[in-house]
Amino acid sequence: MNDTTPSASLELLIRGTDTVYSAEELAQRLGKKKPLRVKLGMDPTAPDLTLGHAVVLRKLRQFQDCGHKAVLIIGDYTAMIGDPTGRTKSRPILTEDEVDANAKTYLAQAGKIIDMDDSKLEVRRNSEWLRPLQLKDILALMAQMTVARMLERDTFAKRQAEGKEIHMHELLYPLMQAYDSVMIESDVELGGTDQTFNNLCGRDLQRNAGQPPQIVMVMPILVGTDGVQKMSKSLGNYIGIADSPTDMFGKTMRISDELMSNYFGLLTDLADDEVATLVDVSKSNPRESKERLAKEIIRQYHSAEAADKAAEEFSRVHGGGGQGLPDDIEDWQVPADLLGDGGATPIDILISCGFEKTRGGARRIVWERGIRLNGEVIEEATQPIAINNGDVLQRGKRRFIRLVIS
RNA sequence: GGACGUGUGCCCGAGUGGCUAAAGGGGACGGGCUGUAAACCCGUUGGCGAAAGCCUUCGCAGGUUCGAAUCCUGCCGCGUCCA
Repeated sequence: MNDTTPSASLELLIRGTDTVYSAEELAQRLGKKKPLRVKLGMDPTAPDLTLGHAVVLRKLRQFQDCGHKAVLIIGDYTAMIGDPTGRTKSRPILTEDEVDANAKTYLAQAGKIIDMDDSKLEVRRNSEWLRPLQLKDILALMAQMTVARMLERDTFAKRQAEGKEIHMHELLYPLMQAYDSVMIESDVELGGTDQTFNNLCGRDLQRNAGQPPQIVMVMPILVGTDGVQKMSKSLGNYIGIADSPTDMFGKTMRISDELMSNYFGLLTDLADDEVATLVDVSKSNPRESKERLAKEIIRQYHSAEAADKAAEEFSRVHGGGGQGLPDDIEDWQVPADLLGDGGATPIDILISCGFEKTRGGARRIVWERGIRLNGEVIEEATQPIAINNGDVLQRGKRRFIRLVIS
């Protein structure tokens, strides 16, 4: 355990948060010099974590570094309901197998950020206590909340206003999550701002259960690479914690300039004044700042070397007109029966290698001059072309594949 | 349970009998410009086909009609109000 004073850690721990309910309570509880139990719940609804999750996980790590205990809740049971937060439709219900598989990769990926040592981390699955609940237990839970309070929640209110459906089981979600807090006796719960309501429910249930209510700390939501919506895998606007350095670099370079300070602040340890300089156009070159950002991110999930390498590769492939090739190009074994006397038609090749799903799409992309073979634009979709072992096929600006003929 | 609405392509949304593979917008994809940013410009965006053209699509199933996303019947989903 670090010997940081409570007030020093208070300042550190509050930094970057959106809101703390409440900072006074946090200060008070830190003052007891007893390691706090810091809860973070994650629903294993998709197999990969994104930098959006990283924002909260980084905060959790800070708590660990200050000597507190992280309690990671794998919401394997709640995932079967699906958090209605931010959803305009109900989520599909996941099977237990899917949840299990996702939980596994989640944990592995979270390990890149948080300290996985047993003394610093407790991992629990909420099926442990949610599964055995009887109807009478559930009713007792429900009795602690009113319909009005539940419906005033932004996501439900919004759906109501839009005439979208709300299923009854979704109303139970906040209660289940709150019940987790009771069961693990959390001192602090972390989450994104969109989890505020859910997390605050935990305080109510804990109070009713005679426990001191947890302090709720919510982090800002990380905007996705599209610059509009919350970063999420399902929206496709994400940078994954498990992404390769190349992907991380490319995706980071593609975010808009406006997003930079947000990303710097939530995803890196750079000091505020340094960030201020980096995002100030009069003091820094935006492209270079973004490169810095990309490197800082990659350094955390891979290594400094990988970050440098990715930067070098990026400028080689995309800089100055974009002539170079990426370091790692996936091999594609050309099926023998694809090759006729004069080679194969671009359409067949594009379908076979997976660049296009339909023949019409393949025809189209060639017409749009989006396909190159060894850097040369392919003009005709239906004329067979000669291909050789080692040729590089390119779709658009960033999809490459190496043809292997054996 | 009843009344009234509503269901269109990835999303939103026009469209009330032929000129509709279906306006428009968004998104996505490709190209141009650039810093793989933003903004902007051009193109593409159901399937098969070299093309002509053919096939499939407007909740589902039937029906009317030379012809239906558009009319009729039944069913299903959703919503609002009533109970």
